[in-house]
Amino acid sequence: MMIMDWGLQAVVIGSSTSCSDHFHGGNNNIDFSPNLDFQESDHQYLSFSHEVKKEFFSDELEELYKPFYHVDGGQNMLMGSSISLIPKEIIKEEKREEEQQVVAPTSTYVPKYKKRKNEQKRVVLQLKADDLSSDKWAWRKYGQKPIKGSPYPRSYYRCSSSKGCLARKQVEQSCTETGTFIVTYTAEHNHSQPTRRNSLAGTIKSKFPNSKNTINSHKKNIVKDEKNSSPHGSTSNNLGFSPETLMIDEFQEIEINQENDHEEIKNMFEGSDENECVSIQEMFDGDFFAGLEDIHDGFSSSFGCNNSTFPFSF
DNA sequence: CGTGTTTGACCTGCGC
DNA sequence: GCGCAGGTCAAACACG
Repeated sequence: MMIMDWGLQAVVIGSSTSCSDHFHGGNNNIDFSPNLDFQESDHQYLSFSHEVKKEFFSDELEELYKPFYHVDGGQNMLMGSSISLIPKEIIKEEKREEEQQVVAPTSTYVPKYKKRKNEQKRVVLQLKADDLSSDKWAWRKYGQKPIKGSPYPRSYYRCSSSKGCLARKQVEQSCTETGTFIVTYTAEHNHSQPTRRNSLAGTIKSKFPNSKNTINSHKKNIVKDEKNSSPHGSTSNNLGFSPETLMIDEFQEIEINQENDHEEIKNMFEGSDENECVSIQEMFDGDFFAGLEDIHDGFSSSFGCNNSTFPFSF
């Protein structure tokens, strides 16, 4: 993605309807009801009538985002919702990565370690913690690393649905926007989307502060992070618990690295199996989130809360 | 037993 | 060449 020489970069994020409040300060005068249809993406584009366009969007950026735009009755949206800003430091980092982004060489050689991330096709999304939702892919966490310059660690996930699947996901909390997470998808799934998630054995419960193991392990993280993070840094909460491990997958930002990234996004939502395809509209009509109720119920029952608020603080 | 997280060690790419 | 930072591995352990 072309990075403009702005002080700020516009990021369009999509989420549930509550996100509209972030942008409009509660004045919901824009219809954010998701109505994205990739089938028509080539013919639809965003035409911001809003002031934001003037300030943060250039024609080039708009052009790049075209595949994800949808115009609904004169209202504009990208993946369905609000707009947030990323400060200069992050822009600089991303710019450096993007400048180095190259087309992966085709070779039959399979290295033990994957190519550096900036050599891979990536899709970066931004999500908010208070928008509880998820994609239907099953992810297994395989690593967590403190990131220099960020008080929050980055979690690494791989697809657990298929052993040979190279799909990866990185989740890190935004150091500039509390409650916002940066999710980076790398590689593609080589299988159809699972009809349901795998067993939750050893997952949700152990992550929460009530778990003895969690407390002990995160005490280690606190010490570790204090050593590795910048001086101004702090852990994600008072237990060093990183909420991104909850695997909240609300697609809120898209960074276009290659021309066919919209296809990848499409696949993420629809799965590679045509029989399991679901339109974005269908997802938000209700069926898509039906499978998430179990997760939500788990949270509610474990912490005695009936709303979607997580039992952690930011 | 299968699936998941945690976490220290290890590997690799990149900047100097 | 060296050191750093990011990404991955794999053993240990937890949970259903």
